[in-house]
Amino acid sequence: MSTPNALSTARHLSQLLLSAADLSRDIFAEIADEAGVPVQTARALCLLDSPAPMSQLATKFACDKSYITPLAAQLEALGLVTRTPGSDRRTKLLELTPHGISVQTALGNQIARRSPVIASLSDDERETLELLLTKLLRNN
Amino acid sequence: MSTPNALSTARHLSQLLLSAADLSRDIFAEIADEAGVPVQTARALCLLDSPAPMSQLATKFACDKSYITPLAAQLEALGLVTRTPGSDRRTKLLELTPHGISVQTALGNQIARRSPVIASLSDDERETLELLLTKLLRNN
DNA sequence: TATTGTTATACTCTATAACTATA
DNA sequence: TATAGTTATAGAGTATAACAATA
Repeated sequence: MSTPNALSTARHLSQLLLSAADLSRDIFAEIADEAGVPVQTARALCLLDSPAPMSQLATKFACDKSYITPLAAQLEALGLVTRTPGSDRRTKLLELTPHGISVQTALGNQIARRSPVIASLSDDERETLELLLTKLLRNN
Repeated sequence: MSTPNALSTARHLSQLLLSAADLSRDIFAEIADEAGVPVQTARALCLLDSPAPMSQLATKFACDKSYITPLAAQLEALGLVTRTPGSDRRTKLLELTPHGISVQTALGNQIARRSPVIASLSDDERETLELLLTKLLRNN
């Protein structure tokens, strides 16, 4: 591919990629908002594999442990999880409350229905997209 | 698509989308860094259609005009643009210096070579990806 | 000594509001 | 009155470093 053409292709396709990621994030934010849960807290709730120590959430979130502390506090303040010491008493176990379970389920249902990858593409198209994105990500 | 399956598909594919967008951003940041230009400043430099008033850059950047002021100051401080009053004296025209032109060109060349959409996909694959992302974005 | 979680602090990206100078 | 750019300030998301309790 010649350079000027490659540049405009790179721009256009990269922009589409960023827009699609933004749309995905926006829809999630909308769903979280409707559920009355701050976005990052909703994200944590969706990732939580109850019961689990906070460190596991940091791993899934791919963030520093210091970021989990306020998120867990928020989850607790909303009555979505309890924070109890584990058998290794350095850890704290996050465990969904009944309310937490129902909100987690409700979020899951909305995502399954409204996520743009679900709402706008057929099974075949999803499969093709997965292949292409995987390839894109493979070389680094 | 059944709900539990749709949920895990949505998660997986959304995650791939976010990762691909992140990779695209990371490569750009790497290229900007190698050029010795702060990322957002490099982004502005790439978008600048010299000479143009600052408001045009705000439009291309899709950001508020207040964000452009420090970006333009940075571009000027690095000797990449000059800021001169336009014929409408409320405006300031950003114009690339010779150094600005050469850095802009160098960035363009690197992007054309290393952007993941260029480096990892064939022409056909790019075309398919463009189709899928466009479809994904169309319904909102 | 290494690990879990906490706290304080700071950095990046970006917006809002109020302002100045033109138009 | 409306527009271009500036300034001050604030908020979201996240990290680093130092620390306490426990292993």
